[in-house]
Amino acid sequence: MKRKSNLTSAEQIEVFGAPDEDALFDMAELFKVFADSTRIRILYAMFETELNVSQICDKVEMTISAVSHQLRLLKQAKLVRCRREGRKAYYMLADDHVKTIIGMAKEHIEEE
Amino acid sequence: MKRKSNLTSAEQIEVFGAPDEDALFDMAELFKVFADSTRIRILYAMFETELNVSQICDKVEMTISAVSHQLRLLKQAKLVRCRREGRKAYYMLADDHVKTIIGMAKEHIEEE
DNA sequence: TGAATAGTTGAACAATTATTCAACTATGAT
DNA sequence: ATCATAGTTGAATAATTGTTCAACTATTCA
Repeated sequence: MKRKSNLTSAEQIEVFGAPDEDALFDMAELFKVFADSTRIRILYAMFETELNVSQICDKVEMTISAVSHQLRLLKQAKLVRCRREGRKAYYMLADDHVKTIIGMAKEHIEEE
Repeated sequence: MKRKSNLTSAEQIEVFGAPDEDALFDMAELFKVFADSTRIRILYAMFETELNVSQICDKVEMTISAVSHQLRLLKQAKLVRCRREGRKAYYMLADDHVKTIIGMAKEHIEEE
């Protein structure tokens, strides 16, 4: 895996507003999360309302295990949050960034 | 490579505004282009002004070949355009989507 | 024409990643 | 305690991808 830079903060000089290596790395990591159509489908499934894992599986037609693996990535990226209720785990979008970022992409691909 | 769906357009029924498989695939493809910190660096290099390939190489400290490969991907995704002048090829951002999409990501990672 | 500069392209290799499978934890009901 | 439900996790495999290298095209200059 490409690593974050190990420069000291003094060496991470910002020129012309270009982000430092760590920020570039984090941005790329965030985009990687969106860079898979099954994950985007999982996110869309939660657009209207929170869902538990089984409900998500039904919506996106994937195994529980596969969905659970992907939800972990989405949670790590802080794109979804999780609420436990008995044995069920309800997932929901963490904030509006998801919708905005996906919206931007949709706009770009729709322009011819 | 995961393929676009081969359903007929009649079968691609949109429910609840969720995009069809082809649109999801295209969005994921677009995000893949952003999902690499060297490509984001290349895009940032062009934020202020167009640059030829050698100038980009100097800015991002990569070989001509590596940069050229990445520029092809960026061009395919319609994120950059290319203008030839003699033996030099000047690359520039295709439109404002690049800045907007990167801006969204920057916002998300900066929020703790 | 030949040499130099600027960039592109295909093949190969290493690294990353998505899904499957099996084993596991946690909660609730009997 | 036992069983079923709900979900998580680690290992393994197959597929994808970023960089390098070498060979190539295209343009300019002498």
